[in-house]
Amino acid sequence: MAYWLMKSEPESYSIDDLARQKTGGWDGVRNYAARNFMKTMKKGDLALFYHSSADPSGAAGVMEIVGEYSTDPTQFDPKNHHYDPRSPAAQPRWALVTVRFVEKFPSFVPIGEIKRVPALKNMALLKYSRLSIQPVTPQEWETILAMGRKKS
DNA sequence: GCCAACGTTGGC
DNA sequence: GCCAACGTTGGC
Repeated sequence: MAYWLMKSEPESYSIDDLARQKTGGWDGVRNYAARNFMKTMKKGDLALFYHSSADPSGAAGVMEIVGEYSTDPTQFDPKNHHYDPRSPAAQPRWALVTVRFVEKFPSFVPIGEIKRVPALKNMALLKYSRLSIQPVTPQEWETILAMGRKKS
């Protein structure tokens, strides 16, 4: 089983939105590196729900991959913000995975704290700040979960 | 709002 | 295939 970190701007889709919906398609990914990581995701993998461009940004909780790589319909919808007129219908460029809400951290883990922890200094989050979907090592996973679950 | 990092596009 | 110009992400 693998661990991931997936970013969303809470203004458009937050962990509370996912908590309400229970499951949702992680659509709108328009970056090849991020897409390729999604392609390798398996049912049962776990992911951190990361709030980006937020105040503050950080890890908000956990979700589970419950549906593997499939076509993202928003790429074909001209009214959608993520419409991609260059994506051929026969070979769609973009895909999504389906995620299920698992938990919202009692203690939100802001990026400022992540940066302060030596065990997390090699996180992809800090090295490749613009990558919206990225792998997380088991050690990093345990560390972040411990931070998120501690009572404030 | 600024700006660094970096992905994408398009001319050659 | 190179690379300059441009656009986007995302922290601050």
